[in-house]
Amino acid sequence: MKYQRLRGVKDVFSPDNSVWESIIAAAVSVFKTYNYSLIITPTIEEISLFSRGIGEASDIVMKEMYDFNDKKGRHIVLRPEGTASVVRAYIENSLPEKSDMYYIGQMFRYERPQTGRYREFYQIGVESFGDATPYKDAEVIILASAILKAAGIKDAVLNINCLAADAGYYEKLKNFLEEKKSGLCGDCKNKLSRAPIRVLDCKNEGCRQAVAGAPLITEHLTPGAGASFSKIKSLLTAAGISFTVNPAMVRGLDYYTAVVFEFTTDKLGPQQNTILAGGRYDNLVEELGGKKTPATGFAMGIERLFEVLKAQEGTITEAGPEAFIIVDKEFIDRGFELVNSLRNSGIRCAMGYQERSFKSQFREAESKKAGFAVIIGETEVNTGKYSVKNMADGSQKEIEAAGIAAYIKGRP
RNA sequence: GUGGGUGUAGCUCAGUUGGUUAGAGCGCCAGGUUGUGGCCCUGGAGGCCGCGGGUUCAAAUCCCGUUACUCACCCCA
Repeated sequence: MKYQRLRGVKDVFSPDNSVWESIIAAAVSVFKTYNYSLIITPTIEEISLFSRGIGEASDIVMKEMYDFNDKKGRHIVLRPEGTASVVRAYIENSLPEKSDMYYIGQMFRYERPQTGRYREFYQIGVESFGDATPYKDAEVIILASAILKAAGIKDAVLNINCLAADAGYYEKLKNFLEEKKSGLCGDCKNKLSRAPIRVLDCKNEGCRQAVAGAPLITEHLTPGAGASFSKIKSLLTAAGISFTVNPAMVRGLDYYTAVVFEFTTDKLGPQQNTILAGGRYDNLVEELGGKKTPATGFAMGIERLFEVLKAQEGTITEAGPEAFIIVDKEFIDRGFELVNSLRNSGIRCAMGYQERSFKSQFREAESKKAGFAVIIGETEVNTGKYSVKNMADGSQKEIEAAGIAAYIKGRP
């Protein structure tokens, strides 16, 4: 008990690892069919990339970054999210103006850990550059939905909103809220200047009443954004994707400029229910030093998908090897030879190399959930045929070494 | 960052008003006439009772601190 994990981080191993593998495999397979390509960026970046990109005033930048000075005194941060890094890489490497990319990797935020919330967590994300059409927004949302489906997530709910309000909207909203200020909770009074839309989303009963009748952003979109938002909605509907427009939804990252969306679930408790979120950010590339480029994307949290899948499916069991080799202590070399040849034939198999009793080896085969046990003892060596035992029904058959792989494959 | 709950064996947990060598179930290992798993039986290994301090003749038990986990707030994936 000497060393312990650091706060808010985790180890992932059997049987949970198989769920992680399947989530990643599902996502990668969907990315291939949508023709998005992998981009790998560093885990560390200059701190200003995020303070500029995400917004100086955001919680992530103000209090949640893992930052440190390196040996040369550079101010470094462990990335709290993926988008700014990908944008940096897009600009720095002069990638094709139109680029569709995905990434998988860990992010770091110094927060109080909670269900579905870690200090180091994994995101799968996509960023699409160079396409300002509503078709691309719809494509990205459909892609997100396809991954959730492929990963086996049921009952995810899609909320969308558009943040491209006309010039007067925020002023109008602030004025409205100022008048109701006395009825708002403390938190909302603070939010008023920084993120007035958030006040619309407060769960506090007093705030809800005070906020009734407030001007809605969806009724104050710029003409272009309004048309685009309508088109996105009709494209989603045509694609068979159901959604709810939620005019109170805001994201915590300041770079979103138009459509934003969130997939949520009721499987993670009341608060950490967002499993995937994203939106359009048409100014970020320029803000980070590139030329003005439209872009849209999203990120999903692997831990949260994992929790949802676990809640849906209950106990997780990892598949065992197809074969487990059991040997008399005289014949460990023969067992080693067999396990290698079965592996060369594509059979998933294992054996223990210690000198142990048959009973003990059978127990191991049992606990590893092996499909078959292949026994190599004196009798087998004398006859030239090994015993292959079906662990499920107990039946046993003698087969020459060369035929074992085919026999096992023939009976899955 | 704020507030609540909890830390005893690998896991899930007991542990009486403070009182001798701290327990159970599961798991693990080994046996049950030396070639066969699951069920059953027997035995075994494995705990500075989260850490530090205090009260006491005596602390897993009471008090303080600290740390980790956990739930909620905030925020987010």
